[in-house]
Amino acid sequence: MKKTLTSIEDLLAGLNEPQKEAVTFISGPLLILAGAGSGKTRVITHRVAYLIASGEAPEGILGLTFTNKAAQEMKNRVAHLIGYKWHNPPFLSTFHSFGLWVMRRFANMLGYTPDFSVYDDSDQVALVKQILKEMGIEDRRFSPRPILATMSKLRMAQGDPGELKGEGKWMDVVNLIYARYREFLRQNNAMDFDDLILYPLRLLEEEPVRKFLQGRFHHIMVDEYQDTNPPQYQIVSIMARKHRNLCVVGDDDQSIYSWRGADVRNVFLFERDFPEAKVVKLEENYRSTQIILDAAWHVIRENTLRKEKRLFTANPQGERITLYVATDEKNEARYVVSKIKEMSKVRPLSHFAVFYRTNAQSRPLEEALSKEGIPYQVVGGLRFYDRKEIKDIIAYLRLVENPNDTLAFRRVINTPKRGLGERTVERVLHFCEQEGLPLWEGLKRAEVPSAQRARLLSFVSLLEELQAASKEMPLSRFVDHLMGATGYIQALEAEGTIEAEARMENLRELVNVAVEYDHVENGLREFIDRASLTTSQDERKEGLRVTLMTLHSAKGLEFPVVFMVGMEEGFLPHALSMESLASLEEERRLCYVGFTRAKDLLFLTYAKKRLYYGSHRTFPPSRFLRSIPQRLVKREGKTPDTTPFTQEEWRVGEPVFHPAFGPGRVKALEGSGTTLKLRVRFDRVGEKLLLARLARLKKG
DNA sequence: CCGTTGAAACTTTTT
DNA sequence: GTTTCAACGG
Repeated sequence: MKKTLTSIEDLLAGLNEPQKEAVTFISGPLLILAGAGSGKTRVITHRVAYLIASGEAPEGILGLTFTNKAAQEMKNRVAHLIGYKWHNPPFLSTFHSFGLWVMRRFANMLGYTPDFSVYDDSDQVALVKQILKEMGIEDRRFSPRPILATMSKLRMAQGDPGELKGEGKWMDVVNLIYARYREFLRQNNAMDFDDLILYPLRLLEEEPVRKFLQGRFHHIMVDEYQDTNPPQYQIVSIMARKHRNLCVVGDDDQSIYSWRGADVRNVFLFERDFPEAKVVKLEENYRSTQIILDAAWHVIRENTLRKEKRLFTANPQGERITLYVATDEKNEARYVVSKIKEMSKVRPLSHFAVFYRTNAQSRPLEEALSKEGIPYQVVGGLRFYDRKEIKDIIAYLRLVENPNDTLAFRRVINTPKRGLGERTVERVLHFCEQEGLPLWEGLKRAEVPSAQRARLLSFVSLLEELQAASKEMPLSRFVDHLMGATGYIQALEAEGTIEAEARMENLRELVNVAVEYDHVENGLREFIDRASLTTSQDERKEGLRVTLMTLHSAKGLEFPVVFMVGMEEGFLPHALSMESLASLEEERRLCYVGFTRAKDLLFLTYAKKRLYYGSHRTFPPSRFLRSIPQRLVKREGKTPDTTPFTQEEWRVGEPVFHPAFGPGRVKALEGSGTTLKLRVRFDRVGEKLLLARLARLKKG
């Protein structure tokens, strides 16, 4: 094993000083404040490799990332660094996958069986809809998504109480739904995403589980720490209590998930719980040009709720940022596409990304791209596993695995059509409820008309046959068999439409994925779990195509050329985020995240009018544009544009403060083009000529 | 029980 | 402009 390891010197070569510090500080708590593009992933992967090279057992290392894809990439990079295939790899995953792993092992301690189902987002919506119907609530104010959002938020914030605390009639109803929701999950041996965080946390209070986890993981690392929520923090902090080797990496300027319960104050919690923690700041940016970094800084500096810091780079100044004012959303899309087309002569398509605030904004871009025949991928649209046909087959699999899953049962009982409608389903489930019987028995014994009874019985024998088959053949063959045995494929074939053809193609793809689990222990379960926990982020493919995605999805990525469209009030910042300072500042961070994804070129666009809810409406240019100094921007296009950029960010006579030179006053502005120099007279050291971007000056 | 039809609601961001 | 859902007739 030793000779295949990369030497420690090799691991540290090419890292700057703070990076080296972060990589080599492996004993004790560590907080890494990593600015955008400061080589964070590099530090994390090198740190894992360094730990292993220093003799730590790989399986004792836990790394928690934001997406499965990020985890996978880390695995690959670490393996590459170490140049060694281990059979006890480090545990690199998302919080939810980790929580699932814990729960599969200890489910029985909370009254679940290990074959429990995991309800993903669309399952949750379906369930709440069903509960609303059950309870006879028709009031439009009670729609599933806001209810789920409230339940999740309060539950996370209040430490998983039996009843949610909150004021008002709305909350009372939410609590009624909440009670039924939780009861339903239990009865169905199912957990939702929040359970995968909160249940492991609860189990960590139990001695055996805590001992097991603390004993297993000697080193814990958390990526994107600014986007973790309090229970997530609790989990890692309890696990790390024994060895105290907890390393968290984050950037408060990139915190964009507070609406999901993420709390930047976790940084303070960390400092409170681990007062001996070492703090390393990574402030050198290796990604972007100076101009992009300058613009980004001018946008983010206006936030009041942040720690002042400024990234620096040795990269070239680069091109100015391009602003294009479009007549409408179609014109905007055409502009973006024409630019991509032009630049694609000298760059591969994989260099281009287009960011927007809301998913709905992708449409005009998609249309323009297809019109020009440019390949693209939309990240964050409909997941593969959310397609109807895939969900149907997965529901069958889930029912085979967990016969108590009535949500899955409802989905498949009449797909394809078997003459078993709403009425019959209700009778069966009601019967089960009254007699306290498992679904299985209810199907056989419920009182229904004789025609339905025969159909129910044949459905039961179908399931029984499937259960037997699942144990006899490799997973991919079983999935294939299931699609035929249930009549699903035949029904699709009978349709004979192009759409049905596409669905069948997707199902073939599903079988291909199943092949990966053919010789895996508990392959069926792993396969189903993957369907629940895979996100559209994870489905990002490498290849020669343009990438389209929301700003949220863009976090953690980088592209040589970035377009940010829809730079309008109401979109960025979003209309629903303009109420409070806190949410407005989050929108600003979103803008900052977008800018700092760009390596070479950044294009900003907005439209004079935009199709919205079916009619054209006009929105003013985004206030964030105003924060960018004029000199960093180049305008393109014929449309008259009155975007009010900042003329100069520094005014003559303005008082400033420099960390080294102390207080002073701007005497003159010098420099030409995009380079701005400040002549400043300092009280203590006299006159200095400073590059504005490197001055690290504070106003006031 | 099933498919069609027309109106009404609908868009923030996602593990 | 698109998706969802209730109502109705076969």
